[in-house]
Amino acid sequence: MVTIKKIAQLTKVSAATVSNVLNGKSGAASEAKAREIIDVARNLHYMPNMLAKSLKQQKTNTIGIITEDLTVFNTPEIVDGIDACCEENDYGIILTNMRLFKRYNNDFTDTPKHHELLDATLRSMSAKQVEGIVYVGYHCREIAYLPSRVQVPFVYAYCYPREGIYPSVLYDDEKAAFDVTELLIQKGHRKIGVICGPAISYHTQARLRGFNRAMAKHRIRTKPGMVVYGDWERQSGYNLAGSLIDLKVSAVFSFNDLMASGVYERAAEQGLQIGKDLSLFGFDNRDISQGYVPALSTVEPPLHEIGHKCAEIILSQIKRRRTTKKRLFLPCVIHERNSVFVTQVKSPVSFALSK
Amino acid sequence: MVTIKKIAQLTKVSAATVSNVLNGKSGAASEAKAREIIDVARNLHYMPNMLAKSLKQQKTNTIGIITEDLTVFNTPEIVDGIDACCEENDYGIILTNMRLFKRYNNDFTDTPKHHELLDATLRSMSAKQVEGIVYVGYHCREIAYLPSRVQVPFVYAYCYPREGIYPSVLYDDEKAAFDVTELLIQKGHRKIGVICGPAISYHTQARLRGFNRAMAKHRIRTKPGMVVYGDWERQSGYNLAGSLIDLKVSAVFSFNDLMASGVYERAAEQGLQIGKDLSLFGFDNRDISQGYVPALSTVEPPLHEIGHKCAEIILSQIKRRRTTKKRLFLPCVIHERNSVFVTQVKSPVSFALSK
DNA sequence: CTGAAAGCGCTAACAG
DNA sequence: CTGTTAGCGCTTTCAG
Repeated sequence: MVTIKKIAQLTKVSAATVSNVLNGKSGAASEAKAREIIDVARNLHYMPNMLAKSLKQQKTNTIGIITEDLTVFNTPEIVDGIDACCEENDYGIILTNMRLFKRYNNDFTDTPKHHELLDATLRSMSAKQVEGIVYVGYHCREIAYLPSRVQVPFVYAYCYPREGIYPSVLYDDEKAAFDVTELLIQKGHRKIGVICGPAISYHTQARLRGFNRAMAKHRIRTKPGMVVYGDWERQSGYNLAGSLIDLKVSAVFSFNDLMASGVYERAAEQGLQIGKDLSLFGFDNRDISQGYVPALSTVEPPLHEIGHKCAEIILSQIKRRRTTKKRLFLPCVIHERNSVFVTQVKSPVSFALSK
Repeated sequence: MVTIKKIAQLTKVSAATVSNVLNGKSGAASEAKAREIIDVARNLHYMPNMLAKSLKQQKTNTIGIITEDLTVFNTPEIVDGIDACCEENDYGIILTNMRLFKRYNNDFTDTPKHHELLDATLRSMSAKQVEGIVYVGYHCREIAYLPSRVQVPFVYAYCYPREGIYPSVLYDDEKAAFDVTELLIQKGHRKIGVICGPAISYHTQARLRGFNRAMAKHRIRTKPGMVVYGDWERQSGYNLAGSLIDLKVSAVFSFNDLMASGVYERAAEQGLQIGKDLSLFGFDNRDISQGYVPALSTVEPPLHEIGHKCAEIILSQIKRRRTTKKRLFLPCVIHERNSVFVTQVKSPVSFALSK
């Protein structure tokens, strides 16, 4: 390994001078000496040792990312956003993937084991002197346990702690659902079925609020049975679509794309064409969504932006510009595709009212 | 920040003794002193500074991961595999995502820009004293440029350099295609259409070899036009399916799931039911594949295993157990689902021969 | 303009 | 059993 010292020997100057020259301190050496030093360094492929530099400067230019599970579909894009922002600011990343899914078979909700794992990860990251930490959830929910004593900026992506502790960046489920619902209403739909996730889910609750708000705004009543609860899986979409179809809904808003895929199947079986006899909206913008026939309309969560924003928050806290503890809600993008059609407005009066 | 020194002061011993005790060196201090030191350390939440430790020991227990693009579907699972192996061996990870897709709009093939980017990344990782590097490609191909002077173990995941330079871990495209083809043959299919990716693609070539080998083994001839070339995108699957259907194939082997989704659409339009009138096989096991109706049969590449294996190779090279430069091919998993049906064997003789 | 000295936090060798 | 010393590679006064 070629060090600053060796270069100092070869150029017959002190290590300090080499350091100064290599760091571009003007006037650290005579023009000629500086040139010589730089040349020798280049020829020997000198490479500063960041460990030493960081140790001395008490600054690592590194932040930590803790992912609950990197293999869950939304996580990589969030990490990508964090990474992008870090790169822009000349920061590096240390990654730890807790692999919660694989480890606990998705059967974990704030278990002690999880807490322990998190604490160990946090300790290890502190030891590596990260200047901040982003915690990336695999689905949006309140995280009950708090990291014990982190002394660096900490921010949650795609999940959140109880109010006022640490900042978090989420997306606006409610507004997205409101907008989708209103879009369906504007297309003439009145009998809109909703396939939610589990009732306890944050996503379910927020989206349902948005749905109800839109329906209320347009003075449309939902009949009993038109809002049903699945488990996010395809099969439940298939099962629940049956009852909605029986109720003669003209549109279905499925709270994720996976369950929407079940609706396609059920509709086909019952002789209904999506995009012609039945409008369908999903959520997530999974890569499945464009492949269906007809293409599934859906909502794209701003994952990259969430990551980017988290990194921005961390970096600005590091620079002590200011510190926030707020929850931030980023807007989703709605993709209208061929699974949605315009239907006759049954009651022009109510439609007029809604305008 | 509480350091070893502070603890030494408080317990009235030397820093060395604290270090020894905290590192479990037996007999470093009297029972009582040791206990006291440990207690004080715990109470003050002492946390060793890994920078200092690594600097001293000339060992970071860290490897670097360079991803071409973390948001491409196969990459996270590979990273997950690397991470898993590292965790087992008490190693940490520094991640750099080159974001090739977003940066160059997928219009890059070993451009100088890419090379520069890689070199910068490599330098930065060396500076951080990583002990090894895994380079994760976003699709399998030969990487033309080589990292200039890496002095740590280096291994390619899901792509490879020219023979004999660095080791790489891939999956066995050829065998997978062979197995799929043979499976279709065993189901009675004789007229099998193939939708390849671009002809220059490594995947296309390897899978085609497997297909041809299986067909040859069973003495089945492919008619002209039954092997066609798409561009991996859905639309090309749709387009090409038309000509294959015209040729009255009873099965289609699409070299990825995305193009297979186009086949679903085309088949439906032409009144053919997948899994009943037309067998269909994809490749990749994308999450789309289970959602189609009927579910798409497909090939699952061993992504997690690729990552894990890469890390194993790196770590064993670090421990100097041995060094390899070979390409390693891991087996895929074939998922047979309802998109495949048994058809009448037109010529029992040739089938008997094939047994 | 240049360099000596000190020290970041930790460990390892060796002396008492 | 315990402490002293030296030093990992780098930066940063500060004195010449």
